[in-house]
Amino acid sequence: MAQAEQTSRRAATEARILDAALDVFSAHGFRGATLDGIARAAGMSKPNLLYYFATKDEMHIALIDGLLDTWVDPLERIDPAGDPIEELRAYIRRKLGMAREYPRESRLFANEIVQGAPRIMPLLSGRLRALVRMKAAVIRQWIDDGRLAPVDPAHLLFAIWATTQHYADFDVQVRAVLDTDDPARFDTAQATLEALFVEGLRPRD
Amino acid sequence: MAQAEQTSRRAATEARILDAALDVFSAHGFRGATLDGIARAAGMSKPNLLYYFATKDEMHIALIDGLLDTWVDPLERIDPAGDPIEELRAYIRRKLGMAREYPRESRLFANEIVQGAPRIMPLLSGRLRALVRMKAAVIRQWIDDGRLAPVDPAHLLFAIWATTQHYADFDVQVRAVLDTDDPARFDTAQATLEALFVEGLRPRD
DNA sequence: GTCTATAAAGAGATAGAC
DNA sequence: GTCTATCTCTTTATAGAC
Repeated sequence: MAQAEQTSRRAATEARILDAALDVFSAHGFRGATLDGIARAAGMSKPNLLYYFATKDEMHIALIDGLLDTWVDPLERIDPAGDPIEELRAYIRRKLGMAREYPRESRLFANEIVQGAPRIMPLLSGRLRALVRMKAAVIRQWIDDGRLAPVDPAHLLFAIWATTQHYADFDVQVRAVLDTDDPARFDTAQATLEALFVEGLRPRD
Repeated sequence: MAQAEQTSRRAATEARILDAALDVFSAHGFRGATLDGIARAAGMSKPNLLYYFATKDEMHIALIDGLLDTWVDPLERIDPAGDPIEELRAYIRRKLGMAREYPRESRLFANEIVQGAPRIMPLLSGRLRALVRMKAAVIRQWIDDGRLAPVDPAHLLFAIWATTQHYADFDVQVRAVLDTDDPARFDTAQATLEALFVEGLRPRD
């Protein structure tokens, strides 16, 4: 009993810290984040924080590692056996859903990448690159079969990433520009993006 | 003579500092940037830097202010009297050209906005918002005239911003994912985006 | 496991010589 | 205008009591 309870207690505290760390890292970037800020958000002292994660780097790594699977999941779920247009429409929906439900996670990655991805470059040129190659082959096959307009598969994926993540990463700009702090902005975004991509990808002739 | 020469000498030094500051701010964000780093990049001592710009904030403000006009210019040039599809195609080209020619400037703004735009919020909810409203009205008129597929004008602009700026802001990811460090990636991007948007925006029925 | 106190390094800004 | 030296505050991390 003692062993399991201690383990789960530790896991709970670690989860509380990582949630606080996500708040702070996503809002200020790695360097802009401070242990003071994370400690405050987690409701504990700074040395206690460092009892669980020895360094600021270690905390950031734990956070990224814990999010990887969730982050690439929408792309992995594109089904080669499905209808091309519907598969891509569903992918856009999933990605926009991620931007809506997990904006902090999106901004965490955005901060990293904009600043040259010093801590996640291995992920980008490893797992992500391999996954893109795989899905690009699927899309290329769809095009060859005449079921999709001819576009560059990788750049199509970039366009979907950019347009959907925009609503998380640049949320403050979206809200500043729109008339009101439009609570329906994600629904309008979804309708707009689906229309653009679906019509843009429909096979010609 | 003395007066003018001193003025131009000062202007040249200021320009050299701002170029170094753009390097460092765009690569690390405001908080991640250090005066040491900027001084090194500018080839001068830290106190000398502060002789020209009294504070780090002042340097950042001078940089942003100097870039504003350039930054909104592509949107301003959308012509209500032009052909809708061609105007938007040209806008995409101009924006992608900016991402290609001025990636540091794009990342400077991206860093700001991802982190909540603490220093440029007035710009977003002022000048940018007003400009978007104006151009959104133009696009809405085009749609009402049946010259463009019905999409939300503001979100269409977001989609163009997102897809084009992606090639500057997430350049490290684009290069990591593509097969080679593809020097033609901007050309492929342009072809892909033009195809997507032009087909996606062609009036239906 | 959690805290207070503190060491050690980093970074913005100033003093003052040249 | 430019520099070296330095002040001061912030921030990462450690020491050691409870």
